[in-house]
Amino acid sequence: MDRGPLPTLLGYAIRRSQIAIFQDFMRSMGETGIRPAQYSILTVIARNPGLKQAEVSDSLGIERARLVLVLNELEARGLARRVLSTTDRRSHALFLTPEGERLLAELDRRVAEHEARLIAKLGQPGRRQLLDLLSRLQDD
Amino acid sequence: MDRGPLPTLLGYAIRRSQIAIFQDFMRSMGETGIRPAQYSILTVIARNPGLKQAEVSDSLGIERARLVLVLNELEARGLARRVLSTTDRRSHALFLTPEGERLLAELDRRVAEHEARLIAKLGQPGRRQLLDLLSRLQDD
DNA sequence: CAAGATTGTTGTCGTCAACAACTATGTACT
DNA sequence: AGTACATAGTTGTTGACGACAACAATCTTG
Repeated sequence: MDRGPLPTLLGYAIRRSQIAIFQDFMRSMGETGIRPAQYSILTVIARNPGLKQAEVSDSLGIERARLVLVLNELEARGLARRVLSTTDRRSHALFLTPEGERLLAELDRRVAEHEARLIAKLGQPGRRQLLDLLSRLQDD
Repeated sequence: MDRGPLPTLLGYAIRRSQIAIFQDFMRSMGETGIRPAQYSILTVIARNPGLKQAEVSDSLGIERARLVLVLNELEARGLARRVLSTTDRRSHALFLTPEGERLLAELDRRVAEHEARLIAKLGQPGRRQLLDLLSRLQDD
């Protein structure tokens, strides 16, 4: 089967790798049902408590409008909460609940296993190289 | 802003790179409005005329059900056509129309420019290395 | 011929990016 | 003070996509 130039196109290779990684990620998260975007949001809130939604959006490259929905879910699951900011009444300060903190610790363990599986396919040097190359492709 | 482990997670880095590449791809395709999946389908049909839909699905990792819709579009735009197979009356043999061939030639030029922009960020050796590393992550 | 597999199709569900529009609030300027 | 503009969050829409289930028509195999 002749795929022509496809296998040497970076976009094509990245898309296929991304799908494979996503599937392994979801398997790793198992019954938690946490998706990549949710995990990244929990992480950044945990490390920067009190963040505004717009700051999370910027930081992770997630649309403000999209973030609203994900935060609704996280709040409904009792993992994060929005607190009205006293200094700027337009904005919400974001925090994890104790349960959010506990779950995130568990997620970190699962993500570490997931990452270890990927590193096993690349080797440590390969992994570092891959991260470096990918960073050059991003918008910055 | 502390992103914790996110910047060193391969899935996270790949996702962000993929978004950046996708946007450049779409800009490159301009008024043709051809998306990556459509381009890959046109390519594989052009190189393997008479292919069945299931073969295209397998080859590109696109769901059979998804391919039906994309092919409907490509047929509606007069770029590809389904011909009833005489040997297996369940299946369709796929071909590009002359206009599909013509457009694909144009698309190939645009994709080459797109790819050149990416290579400029990586260098030729970096590009080869990246393709090699990515291939190790795929399901095979 | 009967049982099972394959092909294309339809439909549903959930995730996601991109945009537009809107309210409430804050900021800057005159 | 008042006007204009910017920002934060929200709602809603659109379109692309992956995953899955079900189905009819058709092949294949025993």
